[in-house]
Amino acid sequence: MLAPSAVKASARASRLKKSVETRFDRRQSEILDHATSVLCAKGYAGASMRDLSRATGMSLAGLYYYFESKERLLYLIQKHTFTTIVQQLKVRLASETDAEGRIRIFILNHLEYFLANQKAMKVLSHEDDVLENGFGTEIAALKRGYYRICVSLMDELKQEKGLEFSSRIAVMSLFGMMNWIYTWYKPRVDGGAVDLARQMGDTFLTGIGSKQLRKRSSTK
Amino acid sequence: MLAPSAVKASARASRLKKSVETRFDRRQSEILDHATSVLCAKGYAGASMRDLSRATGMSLAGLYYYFESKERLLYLIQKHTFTTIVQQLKVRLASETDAEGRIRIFILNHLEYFLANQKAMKVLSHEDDVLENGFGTEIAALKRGYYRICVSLMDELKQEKGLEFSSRIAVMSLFGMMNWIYTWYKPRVDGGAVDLARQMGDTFLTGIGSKQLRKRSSTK
DNA sequence: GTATAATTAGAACGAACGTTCGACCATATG
DNA sequence: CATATGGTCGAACGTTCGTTCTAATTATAC
Repeated sequence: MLAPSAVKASARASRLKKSVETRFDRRQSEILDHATSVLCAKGYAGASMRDLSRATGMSLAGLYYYFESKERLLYLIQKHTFTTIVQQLKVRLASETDAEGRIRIFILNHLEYFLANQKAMKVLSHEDDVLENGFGTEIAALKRGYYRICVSLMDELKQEKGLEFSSRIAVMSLFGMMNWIYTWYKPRVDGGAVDLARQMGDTFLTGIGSKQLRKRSSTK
Repeated sequence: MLAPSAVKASARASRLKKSVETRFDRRQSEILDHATSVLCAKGYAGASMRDLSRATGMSLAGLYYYFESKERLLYLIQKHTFTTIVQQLKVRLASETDAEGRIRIFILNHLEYFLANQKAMKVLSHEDDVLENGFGTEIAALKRGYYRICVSLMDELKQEKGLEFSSRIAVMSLFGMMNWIYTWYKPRVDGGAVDLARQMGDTFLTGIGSKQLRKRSSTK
């Protein structure tokens, strides 16, 4: 009878009948998709559960069958988005060893995912610090992991090319460049992810690359 | 008896007794300062008038003596912030003719103001599209004007150095770099505006500067 | 086909929202 | 001192908020 999502989740995990993707999961994903649009448009605090209810076509009470709270709904969106982008990045990074090439892969992966999932990425970027306690720290950890990957790529580059600059500020600048996109990007005007990634990659890497530690020392 | 801020404003404007800065203006500014902190911390939609009342030490009803609505309060913060930064920029730009120098001034001005008024600038950046109709279009116009200044600086640079790149994307990338600061900046760790401006200026200008239209053509 | 569980919806909860009203202080001018 | 005006407040308005209860409906298994 009463089966909120927490109870539900463990029940499904222990049973695992025929398909891993249960009806529950499918419906939940659909709802999350619609919810993402609304949260993107109105912001987390500005969007009401009634707004989400309306957008998904599900009753207000029905939503609480799938999500135990509004906060958990945002958490699920953010977690899924972060997990997916990191996972996709790791696959792509595995096939490249050159430091500059790896940073270009990072940029391309970020921008491609960003443009392909603009609404979710805006919700991720814009509602960065609204989750509290447990939810908040978990998402913050995912974010830190993602940032750390980028920092280590930057360190690789510095070592490989004998450069000297603050990895932290470089990474933050790069993320700023890329994440700010959600405030201005227009598909018709600004081209696709590949072009954008090349342009931002050129600008960033050439700029960063000029900070030689000492004159000419290509290999260690 | 009944004297909401709209009526008040015109009354003060027509009288202009001894000091231009009336008690009303002073108190209103104080409230706006406190309100900025709250809006920065909780977001526009997430902050209630009761939160602002608590932070300013003024009663809920008292707030409405100074601001006819919550929306207008945000509008006043954004308008003041934008106006001030643009005005300060114009003064500084007047004393420099070199294209690269002017862009460096733009960056420095933006970052200095940003770091000196972090909360207001976060409210400006983060609550970019929450104002509607009249309020919204006026702030949007101020923003467009500010952006256009930067675009024209970029065009100057392109012409002066014979470069070829998209001014729009360059400007947006630069703003992303700078505005993203509010998500990561820690005074103790990341230094002051001058250092940051030099670092970002170097990165950006060197990166952008590599996009020669053709080899060597310094002047028109 | 009936029992059992998964899914949905209507109606309501108390709390908090933005805003308003009318009555109070404070201050300064006559 | 009287009186007008600028400033402030407590209390309440009607609405909407996130959430929950209970009952009805639908899918699944025997």
